Amino acid sequence: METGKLELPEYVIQFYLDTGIEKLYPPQAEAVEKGLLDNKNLLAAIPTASGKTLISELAMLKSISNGGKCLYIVPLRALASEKFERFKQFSSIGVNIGISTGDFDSTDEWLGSNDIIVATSEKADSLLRNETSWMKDITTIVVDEIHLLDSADRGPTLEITIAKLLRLNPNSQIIGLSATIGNAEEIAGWLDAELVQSQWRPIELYEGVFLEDNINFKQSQKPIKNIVKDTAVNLVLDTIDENGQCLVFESSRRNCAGFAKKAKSKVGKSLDKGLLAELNNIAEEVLETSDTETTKELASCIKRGTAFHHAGLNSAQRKIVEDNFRNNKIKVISSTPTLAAGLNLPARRVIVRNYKRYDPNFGMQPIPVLDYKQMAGRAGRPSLDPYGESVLISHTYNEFTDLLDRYIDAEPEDILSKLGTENALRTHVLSTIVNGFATTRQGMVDFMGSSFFAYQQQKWSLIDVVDDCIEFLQDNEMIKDDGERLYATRLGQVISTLYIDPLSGAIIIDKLKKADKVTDMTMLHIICSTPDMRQLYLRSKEYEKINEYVMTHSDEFVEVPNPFKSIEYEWFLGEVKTALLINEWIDEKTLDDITAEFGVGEGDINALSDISEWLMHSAVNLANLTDLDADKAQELEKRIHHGVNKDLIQLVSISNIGRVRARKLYEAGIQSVSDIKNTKLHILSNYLGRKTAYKVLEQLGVEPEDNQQIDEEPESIKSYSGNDQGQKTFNDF
DNA sequence: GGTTAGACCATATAGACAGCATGTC
DNA sequence: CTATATGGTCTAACC
Repeated sequence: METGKLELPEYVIQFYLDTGIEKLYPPQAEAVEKGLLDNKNLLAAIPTASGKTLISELAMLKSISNGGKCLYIVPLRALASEKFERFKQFSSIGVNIGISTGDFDSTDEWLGSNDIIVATSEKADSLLRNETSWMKDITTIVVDEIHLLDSADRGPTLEITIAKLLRLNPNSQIIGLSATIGNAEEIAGWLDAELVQSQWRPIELYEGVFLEDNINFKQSQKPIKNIVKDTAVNLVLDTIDENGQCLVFESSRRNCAGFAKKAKSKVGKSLDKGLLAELNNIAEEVLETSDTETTKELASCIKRGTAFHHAGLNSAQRKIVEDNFRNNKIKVISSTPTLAAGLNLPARRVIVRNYKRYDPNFGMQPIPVLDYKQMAGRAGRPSLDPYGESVLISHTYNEFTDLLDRYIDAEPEDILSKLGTENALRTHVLSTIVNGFATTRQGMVDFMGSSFFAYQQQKWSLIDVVDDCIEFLQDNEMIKDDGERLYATRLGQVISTLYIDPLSGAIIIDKLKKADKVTDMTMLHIICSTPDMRQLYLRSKEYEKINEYVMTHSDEFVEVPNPFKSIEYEWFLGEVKTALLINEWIDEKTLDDITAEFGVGEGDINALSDISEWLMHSAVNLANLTDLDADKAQELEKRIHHGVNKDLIQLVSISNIGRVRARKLYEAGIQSVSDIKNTKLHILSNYLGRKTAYKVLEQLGVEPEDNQQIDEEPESIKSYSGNDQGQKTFNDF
């Protein structure tokens, strides 16, 4: 099917012709034939890189040409940025794009002036909870990676958000984009959508299993030189020999770093001097991102052309690794599943070095077929590689045949809704009442009846769970029943818009009421004991230390469970460990020290401080609402945001002054905003550097009364503009 | 005497969304 | 209630 013949406005057609798209890929053509441009709902369950984004683009641009507005829902912030960048190219044909994620936002209402809004599923849910007016003007909804309905964590939010959007915009077109899955018909049925299902890829993918010096593909064998003991290293060297790059998937962070280190010397030897020199520069760049042990390891790997990638890295490091893999300088990335989903980072060869993953309940378990296919699908860069290869590694003949059966010849699993538990449903039952999607128990049952869960499984099994949720919300005075209808209390409304689990809200209020002496640790532990907090794993060695802390600080905890109830107590110690980490963060311990002491990465510290700040903010609101003392929480919210002690709160409120600079100034006796105003530029420069000092004084409205000339014109302070892309980077040094 | 391969044992286990109001070294 | 790859430490065999 030719682009020129599509039923689209001339300027849209011209846009695609100009970017070299003259013909549609077969799945795209099928989508058009099935009514993509006639406002028909559609589910495309097709492989990675087979042109899913374009399918959604055609529908969105068609819709916009008729005066419509589109919402594009993604599962990851990184993916939101990626799509936002892509869609921004439509500005040349007069289409405006907005992005909305938790860390990157403009005001909700302003967002509505755009034609396409890219948002994460939670953010879309949050926009609905805030009753953002333009949400009812949506004409096309795109749900990317809709197979995430299967996720116990986030699937329920996705299906409720879809259900609400469809309720609000009954005539809108919905387009689901999915990986290939077992029950695509079923999801299409739920969405009342036409189904496009295909295995077609623009670049051939060969899936093989390695055994005894050969990759065994369906049709052929490929011998691999046996150079070192680790077969994955041999596979990597072979790929580099053929001028390709490798993505190696591992099951743990330690293994990621381990493999990159193992492979680096041989890989380095096969690279030419020019490249090695460039890699040296990249390694230097990495060393500037921080000075943790992990950073040094990463830099030493990159020097030799390998790298590792996982969520323990900070975002600057991740970006360096991703960018330099894309530009073909780094030859190998060994990664956890971070890189399997979403992000566009293909490689000639994918090696699944580890197909088992640890589950605390079931021991080592083989990963789902769907996960494997997602990894394998990363192989082959369209128009750059002649083909893509994925390789599983087996050690025995039995394992070999098992892997063929289990993965190569297997169909991906069915997607199963996880909405049917109280934990999943609680928050959505509340928000549904708050926003008036349901005002009675029966209305709630009806609304939940439009979920994927109800479509797929027994509708009645949801009723009990809904009742449990309603009971919980009533007991905690988040909703009330006046005999005729259910309505939300002020508390319920606040909890819904804060976007915390009602259980978290209940825990915070309950513990705040019970606490008589509220210290930093009391507050920190309260938020760490909510289900919205991500707990740290307690290592065996740490048991004693944390236990000791609890014993000596027992009066700072609202309740300490009985140490003889070991499971409950160990869980409690995990909460305390998490609280201790945050405590060190706000005690200005260096990132280096915290990573070493707690065995976490910088990425984890960032994530934890982020969540804590959000929950502490929620605690402030909840305390105010229930006439409890919010001062401590208020102070801690600020401290967590900047990672500082109390005495620095004032200094750190100034732009360009963070925890490190503020401490330097404070030690030098410059301890408040007025102190800074009274400090001469050349003195301030000793602590902040000349450029920053200038910016700071300028910001405070002080004319730098210094006769020395500034070397260069100071940059104007960057301000956020709606089309600016950025990530929150307060720790990306 | 120094080196190295194999045996044994302890150990740790993926990722990431949300509020609010604008960012660090 | 469920497992296993990894890496450090030790030992024995080797040059």
